[in-house]
Amino acid sequence: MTFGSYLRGVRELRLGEDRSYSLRQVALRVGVEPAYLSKIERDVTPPPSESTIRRIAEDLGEDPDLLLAMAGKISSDLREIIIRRPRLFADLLRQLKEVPDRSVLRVVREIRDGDW
Amino acid sequence: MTFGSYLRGVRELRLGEDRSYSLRQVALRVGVEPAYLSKIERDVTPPPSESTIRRIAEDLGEDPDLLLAMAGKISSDLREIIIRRPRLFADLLRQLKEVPDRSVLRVVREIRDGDW
DNA sequence: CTGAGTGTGTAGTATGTAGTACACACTACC
DNA sequence: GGTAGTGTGTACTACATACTACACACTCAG
Repeated sequence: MTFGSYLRGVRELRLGEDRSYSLRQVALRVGVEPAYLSKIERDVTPPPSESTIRRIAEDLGEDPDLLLAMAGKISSDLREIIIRRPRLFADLLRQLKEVPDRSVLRVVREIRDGDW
Repeated sequence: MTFGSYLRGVRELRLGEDRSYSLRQVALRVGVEPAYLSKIERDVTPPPSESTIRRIAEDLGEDPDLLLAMAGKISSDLREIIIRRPRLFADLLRQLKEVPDRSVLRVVREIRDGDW
């Protein structure tokens, strides 16, 4: 599933229940040219910038991190977190690379609830 | 401390003990034009690409992740790790944003030693 | 049958990225 | 006092990113 086709799918789903999710109207709200959004949805053009992706995500009620990931991008706030302590988070992420979701989630919960 | 000035500092340190760490010779080994490396070290030009940064790091015996971070970049392997499970790692990183190093390190150790 | 709304094709632009190529001035050796 | 090696200024290039602008063809409601 590419970025564009996923976007198109979601938008058409919304369009099924709400006429205001036409390509043109979404483009208008998001603040890009309809032709551009059209090309994005058909994967004719590479995904747009982070800020445009965020505006699209908001309009369609989608998760920005997920959409950014599909676009091969990483949220700039995450980038900053890593860049501030690169050795620490580089090790952490490489360590967690193959660790199953449930185990990572346990870590997340422990940190949230625990006495760190 | 900027990327360029840090680089210059490290190289001049090496140069103190080893004549082969002149700008020109490093540039030659790394595979870029001396004029380009000069501009990089004086922060006249933005930091080079990830692969060039890696080659510089290797030549100077520096940590690539650190140098990449100074350049405002994230190692592509880390990017991939996040992009494969964006929701999971986005949550984790934001959760760990303010957590002190020692606590994060404890997590790293637990994962490495533990029964995940 | 028209006109409002739909998606799309083509062309063009501005800015950023990632460098090369060559010439210049300086220093230090022998 | 040439020449080997040093760092740097200027100019230029190729490609990617992130779009705009406009025209076109189609559909469907009144």
